[in-house]
Amino acid sequence: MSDSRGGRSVSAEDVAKLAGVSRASVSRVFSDQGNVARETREKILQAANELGYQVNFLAQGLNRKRSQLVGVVVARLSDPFRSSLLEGLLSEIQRKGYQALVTEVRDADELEMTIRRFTQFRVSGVVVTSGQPPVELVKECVQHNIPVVGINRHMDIPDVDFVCSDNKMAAVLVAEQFVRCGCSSIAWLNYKDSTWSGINRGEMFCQATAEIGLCDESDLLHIVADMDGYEGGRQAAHVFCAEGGKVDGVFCANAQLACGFLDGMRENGFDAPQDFHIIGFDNTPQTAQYSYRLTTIHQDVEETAKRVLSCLEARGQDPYIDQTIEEIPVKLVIRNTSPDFELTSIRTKEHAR
Amino acid sequence: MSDSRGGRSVSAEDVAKLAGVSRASVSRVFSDQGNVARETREKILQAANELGYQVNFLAQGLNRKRSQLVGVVVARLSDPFRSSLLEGLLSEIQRKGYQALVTEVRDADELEMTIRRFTQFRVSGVVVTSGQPPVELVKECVQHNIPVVGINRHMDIPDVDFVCSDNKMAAVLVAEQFVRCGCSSIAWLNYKDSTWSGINRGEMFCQATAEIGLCDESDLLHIVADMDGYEGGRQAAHVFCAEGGKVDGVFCANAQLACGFLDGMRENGFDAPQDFHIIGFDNTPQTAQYSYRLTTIHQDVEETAKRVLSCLEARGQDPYIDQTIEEIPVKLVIRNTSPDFELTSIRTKEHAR
DNA sequence: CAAATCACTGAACACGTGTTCATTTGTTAA
DNA sequence: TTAACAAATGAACACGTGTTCAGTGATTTG
Repeated sequence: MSDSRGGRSVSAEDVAKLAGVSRASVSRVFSDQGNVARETREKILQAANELGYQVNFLAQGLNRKRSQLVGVVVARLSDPFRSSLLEGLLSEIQRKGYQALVTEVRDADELEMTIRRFTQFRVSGVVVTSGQPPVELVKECVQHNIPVVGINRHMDIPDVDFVCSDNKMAAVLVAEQFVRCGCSSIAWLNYKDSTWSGINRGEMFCQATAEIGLCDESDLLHIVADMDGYEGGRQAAHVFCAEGGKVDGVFCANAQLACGFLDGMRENGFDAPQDFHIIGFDNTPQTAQYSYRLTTIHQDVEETAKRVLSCLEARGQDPYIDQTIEEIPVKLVIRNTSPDFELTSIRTKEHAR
Repeated sequence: MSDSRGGRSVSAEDVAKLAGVSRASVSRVFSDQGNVARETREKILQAANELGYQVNFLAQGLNRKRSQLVGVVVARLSDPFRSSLLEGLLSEIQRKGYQALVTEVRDADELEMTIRRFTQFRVSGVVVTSGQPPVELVKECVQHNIPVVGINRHMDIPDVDFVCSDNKMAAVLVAEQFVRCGCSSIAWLNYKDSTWSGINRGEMFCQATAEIGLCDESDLLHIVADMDGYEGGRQAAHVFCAEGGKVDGVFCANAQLACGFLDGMRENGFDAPQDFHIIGFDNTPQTAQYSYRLTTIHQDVEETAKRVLSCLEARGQDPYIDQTIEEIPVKLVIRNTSPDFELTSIRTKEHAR
């Protein structure tokens, strides 16, 4: 406050001078490097407090060759699940004492540029929530000892860890629910050119329904919306009805498609759970609302974020450990569009034929 | 690729050596400082390309006393408007060549710590999308020549600029719409302990309805939900109906409250626009969906983001310019819950498709 | 032809920190 | 009392960049 140095920021040098010690000791105090007498430590802390000293993270990072930044690549935050995932990541990143460097990315080129910029900041790690990490960039990261973690996809990129919701578990939970409810003609709803996780969820569901004996692989109806989102789902429902399609149970690649499909069916006179069952992916706030009460698969974003950061730190310690692929368990949240089967008074048989 | 230096990153020194020039010239090329012969520039660029050289932003920032980072303070990303605002900010920040340092904040203490950390990274600016920037911290920022911009609030903190949607304009647009539709008993819906912008919107609406002669200040009914969000709005509707309340036109502090209130009213047998009109704030994707078709006030996030960054850069150039308070115009998006008054008797054209 | 201007380049310093290494001080063991 | 030792401290270097300042050679001006 009484500091009349013209806008210049105080450095460890200033603190050392005021406390009457060497700058090295100041550094030792603020980097917890130990071996400094309690008396001098207190002198330093008081001087620092008086001057309002704070460590310059740029200089610190330059010296340590690593900043306390974590790069996060996101896309399409308008999707409520994506933003809740980011929320969880931010929270965990801060809890661990890092700072999040967030970039939104639209195509592969932007992703490449982004990761490159991350390395220029000497980040402690890179989290890719969307899109496929380009292999060559990753090699560059590995060379710089920068761990890379991908979310909701997994693939064979050496030295890159992946954390992914357990899509097989989700598929089994849904298939079992459909069996309990007596559904017999099953459909999978996704949109054209879906994401990796969307496709994977469909494949898993196909497997699960076959394994459980719900329907043959060839029996599983694939409904493909022209686009993602609420409107995509709604239009898919209209097309489906116009073609005279019938289903018992529909599983959707994400929550917005599910809401849209449900509304589209309602416009055509069909509602859940009376006329069919529908289950979505991503337990977004909207699915819980009165007008939907959608049964959904819940992804545990907190746990996902935790695993991501533990992967990051593990590989930060030793860059050459084996690739880890974590599958995060999911939950089936039962609501109105596919209720507990005891309560079900479903008229599926009529519609099935 | 053939670079077998043990993980060490290439520096300008290496490039200089390979190109056969001094390190200063390399720096000149990469900082566009001019005055370097085309021939040597090309030699340097080629050498840099060969080695995969990239500027170390930490060293650069340390030297320039300013990083190309912009700190962004967010809160409650689960609110879809908040996340779309962040999306707009990210996009603009990247377009201008900066990088976003994003922190989520819950209370005033966290906000203080966050801004402090921002200064430690020597950010080029701080954007506060939620909460009130603490006055003393701001002084510290000013001392460091770090511009601070607040969004969707404005107040008398010297040297801090604010960018805010034009709440008065919104209020007038809504009041006029209610007049056109012949509404006479008007209500304002907000939740307890709302944000600054929520309160301000209510005050402006109170003024506007009085000025336009829609209703006296004392006539404007204030409905106060116990909590924010969909569920808050829905419960407010139930309470309202239980108490036998009647309204023509309801204006809501945000979109989620509006959706919840509408659904709550539907549960009680009232629907819009037959029984009453309802207009929300924040043109979130959900409000456009079939089951709502909510007439709302649209905030221009792109324009907001642009203004924020221009404020940032202006004050970055000259820290002592006058405080600017920008009001961003809003639009009234007319949908089904308060349709164009000529069509009111007919069942909306969106519906007819 | 001498002088002056110009474009270009390299050496050296500053930015603020972490860390190593030698030195000093205080303490314990022989 | 001396030797050995642990703890604490300061001087110096490295991190990688931007920038100033002086210097070189080439070109223009008088």
